[in-house]
Amino acid sequence: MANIKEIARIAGVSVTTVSRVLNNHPYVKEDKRRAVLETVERLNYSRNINALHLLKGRTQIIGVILPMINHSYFGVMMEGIAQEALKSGYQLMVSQTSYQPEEEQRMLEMMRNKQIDGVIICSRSLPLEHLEAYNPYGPIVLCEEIGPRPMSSVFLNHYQCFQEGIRYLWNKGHSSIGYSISRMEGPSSSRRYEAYCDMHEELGIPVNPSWIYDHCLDIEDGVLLVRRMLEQADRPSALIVTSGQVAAGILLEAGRQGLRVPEDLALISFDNMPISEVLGITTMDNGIYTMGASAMSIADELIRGTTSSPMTKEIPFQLIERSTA
Amino acid sequence: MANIKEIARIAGVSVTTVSRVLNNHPYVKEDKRRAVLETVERLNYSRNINALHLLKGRTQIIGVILPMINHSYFGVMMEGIAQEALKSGYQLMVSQTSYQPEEEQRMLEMMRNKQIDGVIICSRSLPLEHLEAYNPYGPIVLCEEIGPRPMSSVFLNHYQCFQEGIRYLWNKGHSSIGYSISRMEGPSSSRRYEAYCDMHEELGIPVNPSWIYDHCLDIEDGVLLVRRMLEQADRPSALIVTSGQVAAGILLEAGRQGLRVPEDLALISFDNMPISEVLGITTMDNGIYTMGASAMSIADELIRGTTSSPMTKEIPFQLIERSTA
DNA sequence: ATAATTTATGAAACGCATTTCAGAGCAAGG
DNA sequence: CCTTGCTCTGAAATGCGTTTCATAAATTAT
Repeated sequence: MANIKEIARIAGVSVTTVSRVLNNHPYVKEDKRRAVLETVERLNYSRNINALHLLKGRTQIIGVILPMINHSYFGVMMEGIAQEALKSGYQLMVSQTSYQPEEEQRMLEMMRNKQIDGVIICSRSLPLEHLEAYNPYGPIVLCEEIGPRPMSSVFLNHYQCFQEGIRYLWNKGHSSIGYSISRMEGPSSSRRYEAYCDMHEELGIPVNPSWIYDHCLDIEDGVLLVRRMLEQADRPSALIVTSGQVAAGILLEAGRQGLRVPEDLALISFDNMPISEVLGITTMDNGIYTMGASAMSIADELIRGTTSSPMTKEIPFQLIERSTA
Repeated sequence: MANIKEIARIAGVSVTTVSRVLNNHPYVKEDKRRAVLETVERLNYSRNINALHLLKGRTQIIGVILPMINHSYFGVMMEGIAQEALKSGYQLMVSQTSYQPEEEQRMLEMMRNKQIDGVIICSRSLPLEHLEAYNPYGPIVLCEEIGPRPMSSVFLNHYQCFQEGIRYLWNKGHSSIGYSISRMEGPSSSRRYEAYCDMHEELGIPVNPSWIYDHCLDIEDGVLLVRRMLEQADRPSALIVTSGQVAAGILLEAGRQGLRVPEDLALISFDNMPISEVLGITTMDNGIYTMGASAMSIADELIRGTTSSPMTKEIPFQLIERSTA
């Protein structure tokens, strides 16, 4: 209710002095300082942060664009972002876009409007050129490999990651290898497909498109994958799957259907979630949490102006051998 | 870069006129309107929303307090909140508190600071009295039953819900019934315990505290629950579990350990997630999504001033019979 | 033709806190 | 004693868009 002017009036000082007290500036006589503090207390004053935002042109808010909040992949990433945001004193504004370009755009406009200081894009549907247009208004950090574009990005080398996964399965004696994708990782799924094809060529085994299972996001999708697979005459003997959740679903349904893992079906999952550990799922740890945290910390650096040019960070991956492959 | 003053200068009109054009007010001659629009376009003008926030004292932002983002329970709730926020034109500011009171407090302070128009508390650790102190600054909507306190809430009748679950299992012939809790639903877990005890008394069966499994949030916890349970000499024949995720974990591990469901272990899960459907898990649909959506819509109503007194909404639940109990 | 509206436009106030600038008072250094 | 340098304080400018109020011009009603 009360504003700084009223505090000044009642405490018998100028607004400048009040401001100084509130911001711990030096050069305020002890008695005035006390008078101000007391009035602030008495009137239960709280500063209107919007005035500050207007004045500074900054808000200490980062916008996060993601298609769906309730999904382990983005959940973990978000967790990383949130943790880092907390550390560096930012608030997060999330926009669940469902891949609607207008929603993504809206968040970018918020940056132009100075409502947020930067944007982290976990997954998008707007074209990169379009995003670039917003470069002047604040840092945009993408969670994907974007090549030589003037935006920052944190990414995983999906190609290599996949390559290594396939090689591992091959070395274990598998030559019919399938994989699941979630589709959401749009740009990266093509990189995976490349890796899949290239490796198959290198190893001299034919590619089988019906072993690529789309729309696999969660446990239930793993369950459904197994059911789909069992209807196929020709089945893969090993799978690389999108997430620990999907792997758990597969494991569950495989058990019900009498498929032994890894004997009848080998599995590598693509993130290192607690489930994977508990269930002993062989995993390619792709550090999504780190990815989120890095994205946030890059955004922070760019906003604070420590660095001005776009930054790029590759997140390392690591195969964790357990017992499903 | 450019502000409304500059637009006015260049277009040769007053700032008032520019504002009118921008807000589609009537009474602006067509030629001036065009001049303004053209200048806006040419200078790539975008209005500074912070000025508006300051002026209006409102931001169209709702703060969401939740302990962890990456958890199906809160994920679903958040999804409901987000969906409704989208509809009614709010942005969401999320704070992942990890149950740290300071973090919860920080968000409340943001409301006092006029940075957010209201707060939705999915789960909290601050005491209710403490929250009440923030009542004057905007609506606080809690996702739990709070009794006759002057705050809004959306809640589930955990007592009845649990009661019904136990009765169902009893009718199926079970007299050794256990349950899992996530602990996070702090206030509600005591209601459940009451229901558990009361029902046991009513049915004349003894309560067994070692059949209450704590810290069950996700698949892995379901897996671990089964392992814990198998170490017990005296085991429950039926379980009511916190979520579809946990149920899936139990199902998975039960299968591995040779426990048949529902013959050796009956299961009722406590939310109706896709997994539950795919896996045929008997479920008490507790409408968490609806809970989130309702919380948001109540917040909206209170902010818009449609209603001024606190609102309360009980979310209905419904038992969905499938094949695990 | 005169009164009553409606249309059109701009100046100024408002919301609020920070910061720059200028000036006054006082102590230390030469 | 005078200068230099702090310490302390407040007026005014700043950031920016909306809205109220006043005024003028153009219509419509009587």
